[in-house]
Amino acid sequence: MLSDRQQDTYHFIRHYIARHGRAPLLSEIAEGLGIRSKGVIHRYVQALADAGLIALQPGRHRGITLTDEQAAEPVLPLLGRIAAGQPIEAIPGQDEVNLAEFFMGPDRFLLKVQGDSMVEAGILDGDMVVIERCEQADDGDVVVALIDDEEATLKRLQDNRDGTVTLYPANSTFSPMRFAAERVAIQGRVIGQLRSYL
Amino acid sequence: MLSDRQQDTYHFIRHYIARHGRAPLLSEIAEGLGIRSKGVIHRYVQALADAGLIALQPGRHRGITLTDEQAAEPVLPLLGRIAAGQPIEAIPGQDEVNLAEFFMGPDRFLLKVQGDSMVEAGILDGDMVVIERCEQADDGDVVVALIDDEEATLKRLQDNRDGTVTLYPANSTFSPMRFAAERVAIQGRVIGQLRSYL
DNA sequence: TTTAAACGAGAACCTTTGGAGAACTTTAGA
DNA sequence: TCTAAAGTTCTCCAAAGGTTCTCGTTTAAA
Repeated sequence: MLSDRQQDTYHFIRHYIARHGRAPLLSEIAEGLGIRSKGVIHRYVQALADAGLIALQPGRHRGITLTDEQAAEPVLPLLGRIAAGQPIEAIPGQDEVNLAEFFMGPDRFLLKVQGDSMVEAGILDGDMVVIERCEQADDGDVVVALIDDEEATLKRLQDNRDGTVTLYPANSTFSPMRFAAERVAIQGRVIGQLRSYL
Repeated sequence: MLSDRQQDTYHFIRHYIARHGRAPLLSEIAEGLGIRSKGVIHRYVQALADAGLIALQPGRHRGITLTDEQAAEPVLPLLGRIAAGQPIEAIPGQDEVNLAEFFMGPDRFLLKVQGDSMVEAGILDGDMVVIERCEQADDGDVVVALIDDEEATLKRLQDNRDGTVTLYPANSTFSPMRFAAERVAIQGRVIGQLRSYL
């Protein structure tokens, strides 16, 4: 059975790890609880370890680990397909999506999109796009292109096979732009996209 | 468990590789962390290799490679903002996105969208939307609504405050639909969205 | 009133962490 | 091939953090 301050300590540690991705220092716990003495904190932490709630790596800085730490797999259930006018229909053979498998991979990174040049392709201002680094891309791919080594832009690529490429925006108020191929350096292509509505 | 500076080193390496497509030099890491001694960096890099986070090709210049263990942590580097006509601009204070934090949460699930009724809101046929289960939603939220307990649909909600609600599609070829409030059961609201271009 | 448990302060001690820099070996590029 | 640049290994040091104490105060129950 934990005393009040032991519980406070435990909660503080859990919150800290959730927030920072690493364990707190004893002095940080002390500050968080409004205590001046790290020796006191050590006593509480030791009690938590004795109770089996945490594990300690003696001597180590930030050497606290949570024991009930279930490897939180980034998996969301996939309930099915939604189409206007029909009930939600299950998708046979697929009932969950692993976000890591969905998006992670070597040489990938995110960019936050600013502007409306790709709205008609469903890429809105503020969206994040997942880019996979590459120097080549196929016709029709959406790519990050560097023009004259100074301007970066997100456009749909078309190779005209005459030494020029055309970058198509997906917005009818903007015009496609045609460049000599050597002026355009492809930095990667869009392989995914995410948006938050919060 | 990594020490603070080991973590800094790891993040710097990941970020560098994402940005430059090749591993950094020890001296570049040193400069990035504000350290003068490359011997110190070597010690940190060795610790990361021992922890299995990176692999080293001894002696080689830029001989650091990331291990696939990164797939366990669904974190992608966020390089910055891309706006047509401007170089990629770093976003101060944010240099990576944790997909789990971004999307995971209690009572959330995915639906695969079929149809074009929300294209003008950037929700395309085939996209996945992250739904958070709830019975109430605010005006303007995109919700999963169940009509007469049989039809499911994804629409933007408006409460008319007269006992009826209107469900707005985001597609000018479709019409808004007005229902008695009791015919419409909200099942959840869209809080995120993902798309794969592969 | 006595007693024990919970709480807190702080000192002394030792280990870990973080950093500088020299000397060396290896790699890569002209 | 030759050399500058990069990686490796080492010693030394300082600062910060964890550990272990002693001591005092408060609170509640016996």
